[in-house]
Formats: sequence, structure tokens, C-alpha cells
Amino acid sequence: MDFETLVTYYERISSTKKRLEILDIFSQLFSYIRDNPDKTDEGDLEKIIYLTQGTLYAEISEQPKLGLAEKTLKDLLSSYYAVNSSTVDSIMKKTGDLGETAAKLAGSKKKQGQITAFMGIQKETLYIKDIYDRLTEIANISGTKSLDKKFDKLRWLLARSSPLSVKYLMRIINSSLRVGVSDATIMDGLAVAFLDDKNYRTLIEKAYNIYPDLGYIGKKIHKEGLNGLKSVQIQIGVPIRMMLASRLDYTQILDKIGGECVSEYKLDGERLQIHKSGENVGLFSRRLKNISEQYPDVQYVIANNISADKVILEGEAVAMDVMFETMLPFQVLTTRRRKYDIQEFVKKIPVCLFLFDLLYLEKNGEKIPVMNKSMLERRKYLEEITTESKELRVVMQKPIHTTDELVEFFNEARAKNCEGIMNKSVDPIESIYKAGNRGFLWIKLKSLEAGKMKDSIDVVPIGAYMGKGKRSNRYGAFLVAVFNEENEKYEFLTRVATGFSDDDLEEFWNMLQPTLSESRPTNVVCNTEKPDVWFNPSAVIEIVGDELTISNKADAGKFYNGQVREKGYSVRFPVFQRLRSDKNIIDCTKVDELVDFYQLQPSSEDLI
DNA sequence: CCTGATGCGTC
DNA sequence: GTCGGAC
DNA sequence: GTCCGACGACGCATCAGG
Repeated sequence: MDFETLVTYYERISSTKKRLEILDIFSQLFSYIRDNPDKTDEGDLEKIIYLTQGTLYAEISEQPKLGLAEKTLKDLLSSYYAVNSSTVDSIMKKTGDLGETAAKLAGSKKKQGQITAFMGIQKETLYIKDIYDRLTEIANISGTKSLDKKFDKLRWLLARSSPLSVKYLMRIINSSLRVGVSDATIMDGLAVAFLDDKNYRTLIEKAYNIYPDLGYIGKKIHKEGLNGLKSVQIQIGVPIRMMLASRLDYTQILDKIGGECVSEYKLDGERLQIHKSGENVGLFSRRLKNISEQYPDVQYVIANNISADKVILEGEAVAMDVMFETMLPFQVLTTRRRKYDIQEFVKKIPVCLFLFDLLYLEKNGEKIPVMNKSMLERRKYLEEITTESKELRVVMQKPIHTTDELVEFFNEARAKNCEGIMNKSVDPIESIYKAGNRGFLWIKLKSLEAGKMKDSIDVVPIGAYMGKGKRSNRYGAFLVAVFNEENEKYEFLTRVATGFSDDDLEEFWNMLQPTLSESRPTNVVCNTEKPDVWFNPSAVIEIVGDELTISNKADAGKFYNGQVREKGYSVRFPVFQRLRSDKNIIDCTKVDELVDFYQLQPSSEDLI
């Protein structure tokens, strides 16, 4: 199948937002493959699935990534189409899409004519396998001059591609097709095209959840039909898609979860799925990457303190102080996520693994289908097979019957440096491990929002970036500042981009036009960001966040008590709340208050 | 040889 | 991670 | 409720370029 044909499907899908129409067109693509083996290459289906996901391989694959994204691709475009980078930038700002930008440049006939004539390239058909193979080659290039080599190959592709193909080629390389098709639609498409019934999506999803590679699943369905699907089994070494939690206001949790639940601390570390087979231990991340090498200490403790032949466990790895007494913030743990000097960091930043679930168990030759057992049953098995130590614990659980108990437990968790609590259904039938699902069997509580106990910050917009995709022609993200009374300047705190409705965005666009500034205003401190536009401080908006962080990037608080410090303050998970038209810019949050906030945080570490 | 820019993956 | 919009 | 795609701070790895 040629790439141009594929791109035509993408283009048709782009024209609608209706889910059913998208599915209809997308499944036609699969049906075409099904009905035209003579016109398709072996492996086309698999490749189309990956390309549609904006990637070359499944997430569980350990193959290299392309190593190209927006900034680098913009350089490519300006060099290939022989235009200034500012020209590329201005088209980008207008279209809000790298693919559209590339297509515009490719469509400018003069350039196209010049280049093709100069290079003497015949118009030729590019097949999906050609594109895929080239991209794979590009992904495998590394070392000195690798970018030049990657660009060479990309030029080869660009020279042979129509503007429309260029558009999607760029989007694929930039890992986002932006047509409204993602995993769920791909599975629906497979069900419709190859199994003649959308309801088979359930079965496909079941297989995908235990073998998270849609290319593989697709191929299997294509070749073997339903039987192929049914042959997919849990395997030690193949990660299972993780079960996720919903989030609810604390007043609604007990109702939703069935009147009672069991709660656990929500630890602020890294989630690990652990596969053990004899002495072999594999570790997988939330996004199913194999990260075994990053925690040799965890591998060791699992190998020696879990009594089961084969087992799949889940837990949270948390950085600890050297005495294993207090849990350290996430920011500390991240310095351990590394490729080099691992042994050194194992000693410097020890980790405790807090186990909280069991997904597979084979003991004394007996296979126990644990995933479909209730949470409390799984928990019982988990406790049975683990020998606890300071590096390996089973996370503490507390039965909860009333909202008062819930709040009390939440406050206790916060006092111990936890993000909050996880509340789990105890339903004897329903509370199975639902792989890949975000339901209400697990409900997280991170703040008592309804009680207004969460601190908000009043900040001043000082700049913005143009939005992309559905945010095009609006600001997509705002730079926001806090006032420093010592130097009387507005210092950059964080970007905010979430929490805005479309109406908010439109309102802000209009409201901020009169405050646009040619360059960074003199009363604004912002050393790291280069926004598309600057604003003279004029408005106050309220934002909230999970916590303050110590930042190498932010300027807020760098100038404090007459001293200049290396680091400033920023915000983890910033969210826009509302415009404070009742406030003057001088009434925004001050650096002093920020410092106080930070010190009041339970997990406040000496990171500054 | 060092530094800044960029990508990628964690939350 | 958070969130809003369309279905 | 589901699905998708806007976008956050951070830290490490890698590579280009001075």
C-alpha cells in the first residue's frame, strides 16, 4: 500500500469529530487491507497501526526512538525548503501545526519545482514500508553528526512526498497524528474490519491489556482471527497495562465506592510492575518501559524476599533517607532514574518498595488466576508471599466506613509526605484488577478541595506561547509571575495551560492584546523562557497546584533577603482557576508568601 | 572539553 | 500528571 | 462515561557547536 493512500484516509478522518464517523472511515482502511492482499505488503497492517499511533514500535518495545521533535523538525523544514527559520516560525504560529506548516512550504510551487529540478528526482511512489523502513533507519542513527545523517534521510523522503504526505509524515515523526484516532479507535477498527462486530473490541482489549502491542495484536487478528486473540496469555516478562485510579471530591468517594472501602497512602514515587521468575526480576514503568537496570536494589530484594516461583507484583518505589525512616520527595527519587553511576546512587538515595497489588502467581507449580480475584484476596496472597524488611514493605491499609475517617486518614497521609490516599473498593465480586482501566474501583484523593483547604496563588501573566492544534489562534500557555517586593519586579513562576475553557482562552486573548509588549518589560524577570509574546503586567489570575517545587528554571524567589540564590520556586501541576478582576497586580502573591508556603509543606526538603 | 539546546520519560 | 470538549 | 488531545515541572541522556 502506498503512503499517499494511507494519508488520504487520515485526511478524510480529519474532516469530522463524530466518533462513529471516525471509526467508520478508519475501519475502511483496515478493510482495504483485508480485501486487497495483492495491493498491500506483508506487515502493512502492523506498520499502519504504529504510524497511526505516531510511533514506530509498541511502548513495550526497547527499540530506539526517532530523536526528532518539533524544534529539530522546524530546522529541517527551513533548511530543506530554503526559508528563514523565522518564516517557519511565523507559519507555525499561524497554523499551530507542524504538519500544516510543512505542507504549506512543500506546496509553494516555486520551491518544489526548483528543488526537484535541481535534484533531478522523478516523481515516484513511496510505499508504507519505504517510509517505515526509512524512519526506522533514522531512529537507529546515533553518535556524532547523527543529526546530519538523519536530515539526509528525511530530505530523501521530503523530495518524494506530496504536500499532503509531508503533512502527515511530519506529524508522525512528531509523535502525534492529531486526527482523533488513538488506541481505543484502533481496537474498534480491528473489531469491525476483521471480526465483523464492534463488540469484539472487548476481547481485543483484553488481549491488549496483557500484551500491550497493538501492532502485534492487529497482525494476530488479521492472520488467525478470534483464535489468535484467545491464544494471547499473560507472560512473565511482558508487562500488563496498569490499572488506574479516578479522582473525586472527598464527599463523593464513599458513595461511589459502595459505602465502605480500604484506603492506602498514595506514595510519591515511581510505580513499578515487577515480574519475577525464579531469580530473574524484571521491572516495568507506568508506561511499560523495561527499567530493570535502574533499580538493581529492588531486583535483589524481590529475588530474595518473595516466595513464589513466578509472580507479577505492583508497588511504588520511594526514595528514603539513609536510615529508612522518612520518605523523600519525588524530586529526590528522579535523580536516581539514570543510566550511569547507578551503584553510587543506590547507596546515596536508597529506595523502599511498597507493594500494593498482585497480578499473577505461580506457587509450587500451581497457577493461581489472581487478576480476577477480589482486591482483598489478592492482598492476602501478597502478604503471604512477601517477607518484609526496611527495603520491602506491603503498603499499610485502613478500612474506612465514614467520610470523617476518610478525612482523618487523608490528613495523616499528608503529614507523612504522601500525596494523599488511594481508596479501593472491597466489593468481593467487582474489585478485580482491571488492567488498563481507569474506573471507580480505585479513587484517589489528593486534596480536600471542597473544604477550600488547598492554597491558591494569585499570579500575573507576563507572556504567552501560541497554541497548537485545537488551541491554534489562541494562546496555548501563559507565563505567570509573582511579585518580589525586594526588587519590585514580577518574577517568572511557572507556565499554566490547563484549566482554561475555550471561552477563557478567547477572553484572555482579547483582554491581553492592549498589554502586548515588544520585548520583556523592565519590571519582569524571566531568564529562561522565550515566549511568543510578552505582556506588561496588568491582570491577576488565580491558580492552584499540588505543591511548590524548587526550580532551576523559575525566577520566583531567586532574589531573597538581599541574596541571589541558584534556584527559585515553581509549581507542580499548575491549574488555572479564575480571573481575579477584583484584584490589582500589586495584590498578587508575593515572593515572601511563597517562601512561607514552601516551608509549610509537609515534604519541604532542603533542596534550595 | 565544556555548555546549552533538545528529546524523552517520570510524575 | 491536569483538564475541557465532543460524542 | 469514554475518548482524545491540549498542556504543566523536573532530571537525565545526547549531541551540536563554541
